[in-house]
Amino acid sequence: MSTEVNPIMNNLIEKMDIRLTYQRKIILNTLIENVGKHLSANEIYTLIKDKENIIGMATIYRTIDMLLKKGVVIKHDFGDSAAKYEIEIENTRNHHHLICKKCGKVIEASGLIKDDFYERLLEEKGFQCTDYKLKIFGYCDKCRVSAKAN
Amino acid sequence: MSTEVNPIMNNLIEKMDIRLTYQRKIILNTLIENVGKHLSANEIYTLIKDKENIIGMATIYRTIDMLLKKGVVIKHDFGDSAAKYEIEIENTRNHHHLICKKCGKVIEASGLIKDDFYERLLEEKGFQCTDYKLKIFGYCDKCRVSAKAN
DNA sequence: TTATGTGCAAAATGTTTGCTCCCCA
DNA sequence: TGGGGAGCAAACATTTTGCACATAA
Repeated sequence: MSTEVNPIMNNLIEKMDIRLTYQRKIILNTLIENVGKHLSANEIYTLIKDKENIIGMATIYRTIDMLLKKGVVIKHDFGDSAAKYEIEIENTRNHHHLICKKCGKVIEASGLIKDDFYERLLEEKGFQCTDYKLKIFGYCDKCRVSAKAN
Repeated sequence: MSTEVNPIMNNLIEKMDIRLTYQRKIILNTLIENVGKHLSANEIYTLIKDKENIIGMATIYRTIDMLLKKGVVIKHDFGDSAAKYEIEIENTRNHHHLICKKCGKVIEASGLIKDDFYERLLEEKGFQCTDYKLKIFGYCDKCRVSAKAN
């Protein structure tokens, strides 16, 4: 049942030190069940509604906002209007995204950034990096053959 | 005067093969005068209005859309609601952005990606990269001292 | 001349906010 | 039981669209 407090969630909640409401449990569970996926606020809303639980859209935005500030959720902006959210457990962190300009598919990748880049940023720019996002645009395997930007 | 067709613009227009209207000239000129800056549609609108030329917001969006498809303009999504646009002359291409989570400042950087990454993507993933964006979040020099994510 | 571009206003979309009532701690 | 949280609807901001008119080629 969707409000069961599993170990992963327990862990998160402890870390965050927040008031645990029915709605937050459902939202967290939905995000956990979809680790690695990129969900829009509306997709989260629909997933929850499909389990016969209805919660307000505003609650979703407010909860996600809080989760973002707690660093539990990551926000993505791919080209398509609505922002996408993804829970960050262990190291879904700092992965990269290959975005196909033809079919829109998003593929994961990693290890493309120079290893010393945290240090270099701090030394050269005085910038303390906490997090980064690398989005790579181009054509996926399937689309490559027929592809030509319009 | 803002609709003068300078060499840079001439070059762009030839490349694009489009119908050259008064509005497109102004928009292109505004973008050229602001190379390296990140302008929202509304900022472009205001800049043009300030020169005593009024053109429709819809025209700005439609023109930018076209310029995006022609590869003349880049679109950025930093955290703040409105998308930002920037003309791409020579190599404003593939630079990186350091985004301060405290004051919102955007600093440019480059050279943080492994040199062979185009080749690796193609070999390992069958993905043909045409373009990429690296956004790095953290704290700038000034904000670093007092910074602590809230 | 005529296909294409423009302006305007209206609509669509995504997100935020005010306020009242509710419920976790 | 008190203060933070939820729901609802309205507000907001940004972007898109339909249609009549204007204009570059």
